[in-house]
Amino acid sequence: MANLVNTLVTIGQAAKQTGLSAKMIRYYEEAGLLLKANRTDAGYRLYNNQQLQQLGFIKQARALGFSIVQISSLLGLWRDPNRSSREVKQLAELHLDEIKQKVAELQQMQSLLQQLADSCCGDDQPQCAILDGLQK
Amino acid sequence: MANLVNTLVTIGQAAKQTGLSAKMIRYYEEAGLLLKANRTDAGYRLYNNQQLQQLGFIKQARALGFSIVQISSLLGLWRDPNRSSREVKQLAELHLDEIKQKVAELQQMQSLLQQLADSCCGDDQPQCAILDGLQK
DNA sequence: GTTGACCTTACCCTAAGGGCAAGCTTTAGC
DNA sequence: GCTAAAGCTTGCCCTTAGGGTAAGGTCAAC
Repeated sequence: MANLVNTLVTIGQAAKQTGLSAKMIRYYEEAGLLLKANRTDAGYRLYNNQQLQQLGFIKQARALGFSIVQISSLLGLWRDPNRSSREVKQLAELHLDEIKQKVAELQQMQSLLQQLADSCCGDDQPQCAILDGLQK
Repeated sequence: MANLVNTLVTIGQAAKQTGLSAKMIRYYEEAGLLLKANRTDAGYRLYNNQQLQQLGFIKQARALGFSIVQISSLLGLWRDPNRSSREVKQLAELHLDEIKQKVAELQQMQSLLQQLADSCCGDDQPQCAILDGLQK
């Protein structure tokens, strides 16, 4: 028999199960990614399986570098049965371009800095090609 | 004849000459990278050639991705006649490692996201490999 | 003398949470 | 039943490197 009971867990359990922190989960709620969680009489947040799944989705999307705003859009499409995969792919490719640009910027920095470092003796003398390079 | 006059410029001129913004220059002063600038009687900041050179140094270092704290150390070494280029090179290589790690992280993201995007049809159908991939 | 450009400080805003404090609730042990 | 520990709540301040704006003082040109 499948487990038909929709188990409810507190935020600490949800954090453990998703690998997020409780703080992140509250933050995502406040940021509007999740609907307001149901509460116990004492005010404790409770999460069901579906909500845990959404948290997992958010975690994966964050791991791919999507911003909270972008994830909000992704979740909207995720929940929308009338979505087209074209819309999703567009979002993904926009983000992909952002990533590629950041990589290019960092590689440019890396290249310049490596050049400077390579031309610095790294000895006891004060003369330093890195400082000279920064001074130009 | 060399120009022996130590020309003084206001923050707007300094910004124009260095390519920084006035806001950045004030921020660097407040962050302790620069000594407090001299002021006119009216309270306007004044910069001499040496200070403009320091601002240029900061700009170059920022362009290479050094943080304000790191630049503070670099400036300390720059001003220290007893420095060893070894110290400078150490700082540079630490930063280089940070950059390399960020590049690696971004490339990992890029690779995963590219895979997902490639496997998404991007058509009118709701079925979407990207969303499926995020759901796991 | 007045207008426009320039300068000042001060305050709020960004992204994505981390850390801490004060206080309530639940659970476990005795 | 009592108590201590662990878990939960909200609220506040902190992070980076400045951007934006407001209210007000200053300087130069006309």
